[in-house]
Amino acid sequence: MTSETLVPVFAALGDETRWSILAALGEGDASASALAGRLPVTRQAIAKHLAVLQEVGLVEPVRVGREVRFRVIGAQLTETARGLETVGAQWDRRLAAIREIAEGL
Amino acid sequence: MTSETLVPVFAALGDETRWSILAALGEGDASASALAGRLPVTRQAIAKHLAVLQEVGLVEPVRVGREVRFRVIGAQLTETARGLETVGAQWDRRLAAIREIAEGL
DNA sequence: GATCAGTGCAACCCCAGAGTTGCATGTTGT
DNA sequence: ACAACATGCAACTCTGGGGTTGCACTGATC
Repeated sequence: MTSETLVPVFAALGDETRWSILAALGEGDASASALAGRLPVTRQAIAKHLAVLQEVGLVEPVRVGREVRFRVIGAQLTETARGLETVGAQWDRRLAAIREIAEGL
Repeated sequence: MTSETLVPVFAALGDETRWSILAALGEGDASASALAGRLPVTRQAIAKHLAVLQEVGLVEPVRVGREVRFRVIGAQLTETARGLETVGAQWDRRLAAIREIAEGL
């Protein structure tokens, strides 16, 4: 997972409301209307957030009769974590090398 | 690292300019003015971003004479990755349990 | 001590996006 | 067919934040 793919995911994860939506979905799949009953925001606001989350692959729509339930894709979270860890490790190595050179001066 | 601590870090990481700043700092510590020479934004804009990054512990100021160089804290990245992975794993387990029950119906 | 580079602060512009209301469009059940 | 519920779409408000310009301040350097 490249760094460009990562940024929108972080942008999506950088919102409290979306975290509460993800947390609510963590208790089981739910529709936008169902979530609107539990959270202090409108159904339409939730629908927008779900669209954002779906866009970055953190959530997946599942049609159940006339309603659209959403399901958390946990794998995307762990994959994002892997990508972040990789970037961090690279920077750590590079910076360690730089400082080693700097000490040698 | 709790989920509330995590959200501001993601918000900080959810901006392209901040990533380019972090990438530039990955080549070695630098001041806001120095970064302004490499990036297509003003020094003041960079200063704001550095303040945000410092706020969430991704970067650390180091006074060198009359200038203030900033240094990437790679550990914060890996720690954030750990936290994210933990949350993902918890959701995976919980959702797996829920679906197991659902299949039993 | 005069100059110059680096930083800090404040006011301002502008737009993305979080949230709302309102209405139209399905889709299910009776 | 009709009522009820769920979703989708559009327009609107408004705040936050990314970016800018301008100026004041501080610390080196000659």
